[in-house]
Formats: sequence, C-alpha cells, structure tokens
Amino acid sequence: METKEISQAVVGRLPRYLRYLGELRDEGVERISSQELSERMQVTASQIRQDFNNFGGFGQQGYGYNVEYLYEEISKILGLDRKHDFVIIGAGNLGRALGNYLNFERRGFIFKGIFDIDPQLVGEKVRGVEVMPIEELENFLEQNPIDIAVLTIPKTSAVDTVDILVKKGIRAIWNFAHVDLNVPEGILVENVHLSDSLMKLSYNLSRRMKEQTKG
Amino acid sequence: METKEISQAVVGRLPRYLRYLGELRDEGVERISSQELSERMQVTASQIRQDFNNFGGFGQQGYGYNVEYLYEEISKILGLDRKHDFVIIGAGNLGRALGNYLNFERRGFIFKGIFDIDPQLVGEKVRGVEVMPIEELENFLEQNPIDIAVLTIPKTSAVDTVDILVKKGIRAIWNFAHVDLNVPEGILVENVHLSDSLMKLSYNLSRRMKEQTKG
DNA sequence: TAGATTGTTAATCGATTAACAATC
DNA sequence: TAGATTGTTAATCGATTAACAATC
Repeated sequence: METKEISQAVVGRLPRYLRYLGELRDEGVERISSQELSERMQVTASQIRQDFNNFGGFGQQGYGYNVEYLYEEISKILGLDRKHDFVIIGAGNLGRALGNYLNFERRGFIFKGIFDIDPQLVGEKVRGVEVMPIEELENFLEQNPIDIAVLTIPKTSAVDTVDILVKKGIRAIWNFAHVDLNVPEGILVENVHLSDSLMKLSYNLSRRMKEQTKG
Repeated sequence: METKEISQAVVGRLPRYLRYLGELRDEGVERISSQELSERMQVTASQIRQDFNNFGGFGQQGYGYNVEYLYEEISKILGLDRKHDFVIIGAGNLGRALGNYLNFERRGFIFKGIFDIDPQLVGEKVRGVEVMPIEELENFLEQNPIDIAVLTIPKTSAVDTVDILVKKGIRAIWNFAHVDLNVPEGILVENVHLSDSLMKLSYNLSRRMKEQTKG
C-alpha cells in the first residue's frame, strides 16, 4: 500500500481534505459520500475517490466515508500523529509570527528554539522561548534532536545557514527566504515564497483589468 | 497574443524566472540561452521556451534571450510595472510582518492601511502606518482606492470581513486565514495556507522515515 | 555562410474525469 | 433484496518533453 509513489499533486490536496473533514466532524456529521464532499469542496467526486484510494480504501460501498475515521487516517498519512520539533532561524517579524502561532503545536509541531544574528533581539522572548544568538545554533542542534528548521532570514544568510543545518543533519527545511536552497539529496525543502504568491495575484489582477478594457 | 488563456501552471513559474533573471542581471550577464538557464533552474530548456512563448517570443534564434529585456517583459506580464495599493486586515504578528516587509514596495505593492479588532493594537504603528479599528475599514475603503486586501485574521472573522470587502468592491484578496473564502465570481483570491504547507513537509518527512525503516 | 538557438509542432507522459462493475 | 456508493479501470484532457525546421 505504501510502495507506490504518491504524486505531490495528491499530497498537496490532503491538508485541504483534512480541513473539511475537521469542519464536518465539528458539525457532528458522521458519514459523507464523495458526492456530498465534492459539492462542498468544489472538486469532482471522482478525484476524491481516486485521491483516497491512493492510500487504500477508507470508504464502504453504499455508505460512503466515516468522517471521524477518515479524518484520523489522513492525519496519520500526513504524519500528524507524531511530534515534530522545530527551530526558527530569524527572529524578525515573520519568525516571531510563526513562533507565536499556536495551532502548529496542536498539530504536533513543537517550537523548540529561535535564533537571530541581531544582538538586540537576543534574550527577547517568543512564546516563552528566549531568542538565542545564531552562533549557538550549531551547539543547540548537537544537543537537541530537531526535525525541522524554519528559515525566516534574508536570502544571503539563508545560504550560509543551510550549510550548518546540513552539517548537523537536519532533515527538513521550511524555507521562507526568497531563494532556492541548494541542499544534498535526502534533505527536504518546502518553500513558501510569499512574493511569488503576491506576484501571481498581481498577474491575475492585471489580466482582469486588460480584459475589462477590451470589453 | 493576450487572447489565449495562460495556465496557472505557467503563471506560477513566472516569479521564479524573474528571480533568476534578476540574479543574472545583477551578475552582469547580458544574454542567456534556454539551455544555460535550464541548468541553473533545474527545469527543461523545452519548458522554458514553451513558457516564454505563451507570451510571444522574447528570444532570438542563434542568440538566446537578452537578460535585461526578458526581465522587464516578465515584470510587465506580472503587472509589476503598476502600483498596487493594499491594506492589511489583522495587525497580529503575521500582519505586522507583512506590513514591515519592504521588498513588496520595491515591486509596486504599496502599504496603505492596517486594521485590527483589538483596541490594544489600535494606534500602534507598523512602518509608519497607524493601526486603525476594524470599524473604520468600510469608510477607509470608500475613500481610498485599494486593490488588494491582505487577510491575516482568524478564519471566523475572515468570513465576515470578506462581506465588507466584497461590498466595497475590492478586487483581490491575499488570504492567510485557514479557510476557503466564498467570494462572488470576479474577485480574485490567492491563498497562503501556511499549515497546509507545513503538513506537506510533514508528509514527506514521515514517508522518508518509513522508507528508512524498511531498508 | 555556418553554427547556434529559438519558435513551434508532434510525441509522451501524467493527472483528471467518466464509467461501471463490485459490494456493502 | 434493492439502492447507494465505493473502488477501479478506461477515456480524456492538459502539461511536459522531444524533435526539428525556421532564422538570426
């Protein structure tokens, strides 16, 4: 069941399924058919069934899917049944925003440390955690098993920091720096390029306006 | 040239092209072939040529692409030659982070106002702009032509706020709330679902670990 | 001109949708 | 059992890659 490679297109839809299933559960809905779910989510019922079946049949013919069960299964698939310790590198506005975000903890992502190069920020507290100087990162990683490093620093420093992270055996990087990181095979990078996202919006906005001009 | 619909897959790659072209320009590179660019960016040369040709031929046979010219053209395509005024709704950590982010301004995105429901935050300054009470949003939108509303508030308030935005004729929403917004046809929504992104990372991390266990 | 490299058509690949037999 | 709905195979659609003629 776990052998065939799942496409990232499918993986990318799983969190959204989880979100809707959570809502349904909170509404007290016990079962749902792919058809009903498709209407809520504005996707085809076919896609929903295909997606779920990548992981091997969570439904029952003539009944549909049990909301609670499906929610739990997708949680497990996404690895949300485990704890993931993370550190934030860069205690600027964005880094602090992510450190303060409580929902991550609810999902098993535990905020373990935050670092910055700016001495002014060192010692400040972010959700009870003191900002440490970046020089201590290496030592900290040696003494604490960290799964994920969150990069909220400018791109120039990001590239240098990645070397340290790689050396200390980090396995996953959540990258907010506007640069494509060069990491060895086996290290995961998930990019959040905020300006890319804003530019997509800008593109679509401009296109709209051109259309309107034409008629 | 503008008539055929461009797929969002292509649009999503444009900001990345722009980033690389900016780097090349800063390095003083004058011309580049699709082949060279493909090696840098780790995509196929074929895809690069196809992507650019959606917008109608920026290159020259036997020469390649002029870096400066291509950079400018993609900027225009993305609408970065225009000014876009935006307001931020929600002056929490994330909202303030986005307000403080200077690079947006460089791209023509102008920070015009920020609102919050919390009286404690009202009056505080974010990059010189005073946080206004959310009650003033409606009035503010009437008196200022705003292109983009950035939503950095919890999902419950997001849904209500969208009603106001729609009523006041906003055309684009950059949504950081963990909810799919229900807006009338014609209003653009670009979502940044941070927890979805983190869950993708978590999925891939878990999968890696299972693979390692197996051998 | 010859060589290089685009623009573009054709082939392939993968993802989505449709259809329906299996089965609860 | 009959009706509903999944799981899964087949058909379609769209996106990516390959190939090559056009052309600078």
